[in-house]
Amino acid sequence: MTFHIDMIKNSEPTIHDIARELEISASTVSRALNDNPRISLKTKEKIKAVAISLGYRPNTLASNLRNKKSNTIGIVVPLINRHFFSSVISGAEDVAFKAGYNVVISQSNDLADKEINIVQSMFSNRVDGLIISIAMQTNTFEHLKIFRKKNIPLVFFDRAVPEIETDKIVVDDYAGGFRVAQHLIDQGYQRIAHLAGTQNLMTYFDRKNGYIEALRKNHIPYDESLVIINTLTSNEGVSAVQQLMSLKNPPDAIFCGNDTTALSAMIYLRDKGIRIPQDIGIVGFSNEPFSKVVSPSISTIAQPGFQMGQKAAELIIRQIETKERTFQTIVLATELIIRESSSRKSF
Amino acid sequence: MTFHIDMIKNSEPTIHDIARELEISASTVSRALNDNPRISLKTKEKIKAVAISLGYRPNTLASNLRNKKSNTIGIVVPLINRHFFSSVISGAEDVAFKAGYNVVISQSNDLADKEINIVQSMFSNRVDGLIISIAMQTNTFEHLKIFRKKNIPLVFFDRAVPEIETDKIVVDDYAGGFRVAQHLIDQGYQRIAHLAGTQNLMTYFDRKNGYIEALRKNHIPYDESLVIINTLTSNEGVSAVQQLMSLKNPPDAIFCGNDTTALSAMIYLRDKGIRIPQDIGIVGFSNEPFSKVVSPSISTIAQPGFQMGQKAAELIIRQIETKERTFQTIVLATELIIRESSSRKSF
DNA sequence: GCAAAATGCGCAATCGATTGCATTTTATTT
DNA sequence: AAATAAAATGCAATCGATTGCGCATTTTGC
Repeated sequence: MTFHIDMIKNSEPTIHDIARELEISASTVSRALNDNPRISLKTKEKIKAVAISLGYRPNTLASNLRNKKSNTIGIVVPLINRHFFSSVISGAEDVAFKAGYNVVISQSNDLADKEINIVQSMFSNRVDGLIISIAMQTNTFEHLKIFRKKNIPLVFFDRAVPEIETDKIVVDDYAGGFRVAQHLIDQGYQRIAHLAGTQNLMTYFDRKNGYIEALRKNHIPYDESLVIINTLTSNEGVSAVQQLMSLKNPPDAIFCGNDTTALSAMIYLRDKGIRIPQDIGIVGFSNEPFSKVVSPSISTIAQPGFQMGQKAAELIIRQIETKERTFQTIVLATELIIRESSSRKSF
Repeated sequence: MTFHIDMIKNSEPTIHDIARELEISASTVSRALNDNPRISLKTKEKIKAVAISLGYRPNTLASNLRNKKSNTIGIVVPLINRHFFSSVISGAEDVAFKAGYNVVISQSNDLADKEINIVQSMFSNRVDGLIISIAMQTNTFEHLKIFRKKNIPLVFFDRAVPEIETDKIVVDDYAGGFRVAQHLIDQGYQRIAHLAGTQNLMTYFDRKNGYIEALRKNHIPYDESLVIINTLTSNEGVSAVQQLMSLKNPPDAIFCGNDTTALSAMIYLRDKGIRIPQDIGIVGFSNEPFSKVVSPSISTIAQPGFQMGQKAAELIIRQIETKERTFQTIVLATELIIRESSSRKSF
């Protein structure tokens, strides 16, 4: 019984196999495949032909190990199936791919433990850089500081960590919050509640402060009982509204920290026979696709997710490909999109 | 001028550094860190302590190279920011992560070239398995057949390739299409149009055939001019409807191949003063989040995305961890969700 | 026509972790 | 205490690609 060579070793062909076939050295093969000028055109052509005929595909693991570079960018988001985040991913993936990088995506589910786990795993996989929007729950940052310590490129988007100095790309949440509140005031609403996210995240912190500032500017007293802080899930939107409506002096408008809670609040109120925007005005945040098409459509703040992702990828690639470390914080403008849920004056 | 050791080599600590510190061999360190029973408890503890003090993190590249295993599962979807696909990713990521696998996600943007590029890159990165829903445009499958040839685990979800034998997890699109059409007939619609996706994809092919079969069963003649095939983008939804409505005998209902086109069609018709569902009934497919909250809400077919992702991950892990190759095709049931856009009888 | 320069290629070490086999150390038995 | 068994650890090759250095061979210059 005889075996053909191909049957004995069923593993992938390597540069050594190509070298053996042509009776040359593996170094030459490696150089040829990388278009090194030290190899003659004739040899290169022969080598490439054999590579194709053997179905050779380079083992990037070996290459990465040797080069101490993985050509991979890690992206960590709280939740993949949030339109804003998946848009950011799309944008980043787009730029990274064109620049020759692979992208590894993971979601933290807004859990600190999972985030730490993911980030460490990406580190072990030697990603060339990490783009991250931190989880709501995260309140220690050692797993991220290590990237700075080891000088591994790191870029925050949307949810950044103030105490870590690196490139950041965020939206102007303060202005966003301000504009929402001002808009509601302009529409004649008087008691404006705010459903805020966890305050350890600058995004939610800033939105709230923008809101407070708008009240102040308009000489509306700030009432703490009108501000509820939670993690902004659909269910929490409902319970927050329940709490607000049971106040002796309930609000006539609610600035919700995101569109998800805006929607759940709206549905709850509608079921209670409360009219929107006539009885209560609602504004969300993030411009999720559904906010445009629900009835009534939800006023909200648009964040340029795709663009943010593109920019984040550009920044990380700059960090990767230059040694220079002059960090910048890019603040993207937001846009207030006025829709039905807060347009009382048209009634 | 003297340098401290730490300053000379600023690279990551390796098992050799740990070994040197303790004056033992790297083999022992490797075994200790992997809890090999051949190493005494005492030594293990010493080694682990040093590992921590040095901030050691294993280099998975090296490990993967040696083990010919990357502990990574690749996932390729047409578009990340489609709720259905991101749900599948979520589900798969969930299962994979718990089983100790990393997940690499990429999107093909429904382009064949990009898909080929991605898949080859994942192959070069030696993913342990590939979960994929193919791009609309893809019509050659060599880049996927190679996985089967080389016996690398491969699982299709939703959009599978009939000619490649491997695990597949799909929904019953035929039944889905049938049910939609039957429902529209039950609601008294007579001329039911169908906006179909590219027919090289079984999903869209089956949906159309289910629709045709329902017509046949109900003795409704099949009119080809009522079936429009395109790539189901928002814009194409509009132009398809324009085309349909300009027929001498326009339809009174449209079964749209996805929710995106259902929505754009609906908005177009509404702007033309056509009432839904009274004048025209609309049904979509996929149960995107917005379909529930738009007005009128869109009847659609729910596909269990998260569950599909979980199942896909289970299948790929089974392939990875067992040599056995008995493939199965899992067909998940779909659910017809009847909402306002097709509920003519309630008016 | 011959030294000098340029060209083409190979040797062997390297990246960091793993593992079969060998060797040393410790424990047990007689 | 010697002999044997058992336990603990080390040696060296391996995974596949890359690259500094060096050796031939060819080309160029005068």
